[in-house]
Amino acid sequence: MTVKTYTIGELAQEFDTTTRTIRFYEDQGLISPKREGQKRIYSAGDRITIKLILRGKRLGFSLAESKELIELYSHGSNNQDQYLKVLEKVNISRERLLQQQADIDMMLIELDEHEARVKADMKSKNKNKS
Amino acid sequence: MTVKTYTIGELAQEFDTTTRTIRFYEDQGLISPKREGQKRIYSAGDRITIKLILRGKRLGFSLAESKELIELYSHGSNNQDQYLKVLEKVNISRERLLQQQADIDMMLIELDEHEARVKADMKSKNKNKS
DNA sequence: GCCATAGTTTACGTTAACGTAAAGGTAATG
DNA sequence: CATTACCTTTACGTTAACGTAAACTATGGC
Repeated sequence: MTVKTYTIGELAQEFDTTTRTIRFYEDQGLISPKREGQKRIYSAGDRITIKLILRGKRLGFSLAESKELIELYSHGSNNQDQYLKVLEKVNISRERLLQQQADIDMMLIELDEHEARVKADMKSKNKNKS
Repeated sequence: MTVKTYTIGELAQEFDTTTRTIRFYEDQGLISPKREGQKRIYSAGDRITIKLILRGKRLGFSLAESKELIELYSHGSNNQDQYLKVLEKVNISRERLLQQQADIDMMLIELDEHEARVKADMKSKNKNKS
């Protein structure tokens, strides 16, 4: 069975982005699609990489940061030294994400509070209309 | 009792940012500190606003987005029309945050998985050293 | 009186992450 | 066979969010 591949247009549509953006990620060394003549052919792996990049983007990760993470996942650590560095990077990423979780939790609470305030306000105004 | 105030340097230190950044936020209309002669004097409210901006920044919010949220909180809705818009904005923000929560959850799982993989790898290598 | 420290304004510089336009190749379709 | 739909490369443009430098003011300590 031949492996599933994608054109740049398909991926741009699927992820609601532009072909320019996808080519830019290639420029920055994040993906390296095969070629079929001139045309870029994206593998399932390329597709996943793009997905990771865009997810990182939603969390405010720069391309450089996403690249680091992706490379972290693809390169197994060879020696003890590399191994420790990998674990350290994992921990740094984790702490950042935990901080973001805390930030989100607070923002969600504040949104709820504000919504309740505004709704209560509206009710008391409607009373005075009688 | 006189109300607690802050200098720009104090706030920059507290939030681990620069005075340039704080002045920039003023430029963009996010804060409007009082003046004492030439010097900017920040109130407790100004300080909170800066805190909100920086929290938003950690989550990838642009200054314009943080500004919208902050204004959302400070302007109570006057009429029915405004009221509905406020609720809509609250919902949009909430959904974004929920998406980010989901993204973070997945990334944390992947980090754990990778860490486990790398650790297992290291163990099997150490076995072969005997 | 001088120096260090912290504040001020003005203004040009920088980086990331694409947008946009121009000019062209290729393949299916009416 | 001409049009339409995608693809390509090249290259200049744009925006956000500050950085950095220069030149000046105010203040407390020695």
